[in-house]
Amino acid sequence: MAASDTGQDATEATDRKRGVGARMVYDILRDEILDLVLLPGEPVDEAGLAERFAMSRTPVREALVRLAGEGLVTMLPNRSTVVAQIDFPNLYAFFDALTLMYRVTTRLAAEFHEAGDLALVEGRQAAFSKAVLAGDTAGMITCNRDFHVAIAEAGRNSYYTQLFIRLLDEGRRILRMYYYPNFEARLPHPYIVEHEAIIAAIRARDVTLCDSLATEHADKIVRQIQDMIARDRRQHVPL
Amino acid sequence: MAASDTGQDATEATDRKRGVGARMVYDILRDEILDLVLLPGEPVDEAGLAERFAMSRTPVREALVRLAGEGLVTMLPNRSTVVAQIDFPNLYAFFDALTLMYRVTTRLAAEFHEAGDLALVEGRQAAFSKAVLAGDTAGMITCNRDFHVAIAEAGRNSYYTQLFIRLLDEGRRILRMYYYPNFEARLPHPYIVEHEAIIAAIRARDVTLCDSLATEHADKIVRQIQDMIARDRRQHVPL
DNA sequence: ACGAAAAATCTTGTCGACAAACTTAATGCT
DNA sequence: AGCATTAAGTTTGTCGACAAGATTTTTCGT
Repeated sequence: MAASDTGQDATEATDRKRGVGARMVYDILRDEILDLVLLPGEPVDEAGLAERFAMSRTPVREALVRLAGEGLVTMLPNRSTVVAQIDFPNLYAFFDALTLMYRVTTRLAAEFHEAGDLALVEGRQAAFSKAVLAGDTAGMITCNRDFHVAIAEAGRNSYYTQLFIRLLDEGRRILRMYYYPNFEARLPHPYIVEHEAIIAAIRARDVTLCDSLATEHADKIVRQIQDMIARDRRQHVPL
Repeated sequence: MAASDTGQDATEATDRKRGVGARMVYDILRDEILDLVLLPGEPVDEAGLAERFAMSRTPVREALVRLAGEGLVTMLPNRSTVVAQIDFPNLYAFFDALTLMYRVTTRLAAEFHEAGDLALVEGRQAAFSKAVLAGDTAGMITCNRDFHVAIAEAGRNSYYTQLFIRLLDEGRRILRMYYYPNFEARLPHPYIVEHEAIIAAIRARDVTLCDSLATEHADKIVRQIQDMIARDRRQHVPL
């Protein structure tokens, strides 16, 4: 009976707890946007989502407002809401900010990490390694994110952490767009080694080393993304 | 007849245009929070605001959700919404991020400013000078903010600009809290000189000079805030 | 048949109402 | 009287409905 519905993810138990609706829609939509299930520019219909999640438009709208606040959707006044475009013309700004946040958060982690922080970081690193060895591309992207977020949180500066999270998630969208078609099994392994080096430098509280390791790490990732984009452009625009 | 109402700012013309309600509440509440008209921890009642602005609770709620997304209010689930507290224990993180954004935005402005950008910056500087000479403390705070935001926009990195705006506005709250009681007419003038030096360095595209000037400027402001807090603490907590 | 005006349709923004969860006041028990 | 329990009163979260604005389709004139 419950298996009869046609793939919608509206909870079968229609009575949700109060105050969970908006958060649920927010989380799911966020994931779908970052995983490119919802493509940039795609319209997001409030009534459709309301029906899909079996709730009123009010909590759906609240979720959209929050997503708009984070720049993940664009609400056109009196017109539709659309998934935010990836700002390719300004990718340089993205790479610049991403690199700086890699550096700053790693430095601060070396300075301010406390007992227990490194255990969490190492847990994230273990998950990342597992995803790499399993060849799980999507898992690699999110585990890498979680690894660096754990480092940022050890640095205890929420301003940096929040911006970093936003940048890493935006990067998730970009990677999702290019990584699947050009998968190379050889690539990920260096990241594992670099992550281990970063952990060691943080533990040694070596700020200078953390800075240079993070800079290298960031530059490598930026170069990889740029290569993927360039390769993709060569494929699509032969000229 | 219109003058009879008791100081409420609900528009007398009750028919607003569609789609303006939420934005209006958002702007006004934001200003009131940053100007400490609404004090940190103060509860924000949806029904009360709805009555005050002569509209339904729906647009009010949308404004509150957006403010919560920026961290200006805290929505306690199923309980009241309160104005966000100033995170005094982590002021160090605030100063660190503020200083870095001063540096980074000024550097990027030197690198990437285009024709017309400096005119806007100089306009903001003129407004700042005027506020200083008039002894208008509140105007100084906002004009200083606008000056540095114009520089950040000339740097053309919206990630930095957005974080910087958030930090400058959070600083506005802190300054509002301490600046009025300890006003000193002597203090502001050095800022005008420093601003002029920064403009010149940006125009000369001297990145290194911009970095050092911005660092000095930021350190001075940070020290000023710390002094004000320390002085205030001495007054209030005599030990 | 082509283009412009008008009508129909769709989507959003706002509203008033209701019920759940929390807060406060009142009641009862030891 | 003091504390736990219950009842009343707020305040929020969600709902269905309606109207303004935009989009699409239809109609009409040349």
